[in-house]
Amino acid sequence: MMISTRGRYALRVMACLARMDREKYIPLKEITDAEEISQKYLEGIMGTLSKAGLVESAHGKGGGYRLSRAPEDYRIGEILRLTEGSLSPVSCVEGTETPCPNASRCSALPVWRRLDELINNYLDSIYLSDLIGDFTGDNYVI
Amino acid sequence: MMISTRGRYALRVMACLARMDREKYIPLKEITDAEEISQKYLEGIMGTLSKAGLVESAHGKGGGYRLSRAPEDYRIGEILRLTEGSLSPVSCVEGTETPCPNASRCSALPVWRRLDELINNYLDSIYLSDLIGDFTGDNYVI
DNA sequence: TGATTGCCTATTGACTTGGTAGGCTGAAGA
DNA sequence: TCTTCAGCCTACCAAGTCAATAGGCAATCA
Repeated sequence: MMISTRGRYALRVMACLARMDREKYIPLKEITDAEEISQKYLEGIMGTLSKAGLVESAHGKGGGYRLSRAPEDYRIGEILRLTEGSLSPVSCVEGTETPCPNASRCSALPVWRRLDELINNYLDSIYLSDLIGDFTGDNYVI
Repeated sequence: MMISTRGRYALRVMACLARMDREKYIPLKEITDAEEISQKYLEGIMGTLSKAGLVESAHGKGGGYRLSRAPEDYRIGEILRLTEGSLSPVSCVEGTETPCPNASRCSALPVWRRLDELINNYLDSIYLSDLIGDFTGDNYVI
């Protein structure tokens, strides 16, 4: 498995924010109540989204989170790569990793690279707005 | 990450066997010496491959493993699914799992399903024989 | 009978995952 | 100014997975 609850929770929150008033800051409690996600756990994920600028946050009373762009402007690949760390199917093609010493004579490497491309291109072809079309309100889960 | 060393080791062994005399049984020790893989660890993986009929084994002196089909007849998706258990990118689309109670109102499910298809179709389009074309002898690693 | 080789079960240490706990900081409003 | 709300930060925890190891049994051949 490649995409854990971390990435899926991120997607849920982003979709949830996309369906709400995008001017207002939405407190996390409101989201976790509706989505039945652990608030404390989600706080960590929101930190990642916030630091990367995918959401804007406001401290204190009346604070919370809101999207920083329109839902059409988020590729879900971007959200997932950020929160999962990587979407690479094998460690060999993870950008962060020190390159495998056998890379030059590995006949499987092209296979992994192509698979990596396939996955990322596909997830980059889907936008946050694509996930909120058919569902509204609490009739919605990821 | 979706494909661990377990699946990659399996691929290496299969490719190794494909490059050797396919009539003879090759003892595991010979393979692990050449490929620098832990013999004991590989034994467990071979058990999986053997039980599923992907390789034939012979006990005792002069025993070992050999492919049960031609290298052109193994899809690498088959080898990886078997040894990894599943190639599903998310648990939601794992066949074994009890279906998610929210499946009917999950707008992301079609995305996961399509991604799952993409991955499996791609890996099923590549054959074991494709991995042994350009490399011979010890000039070969996966 | 002894050497070889596959097979089976259990155990280990490192790491990841999902979640919890507690406290600090910053902002709005009474 | 004080309280309350809400984000943020660090640490911790239990369960599970991964890669590997250990030891011994069973089958086969010379």
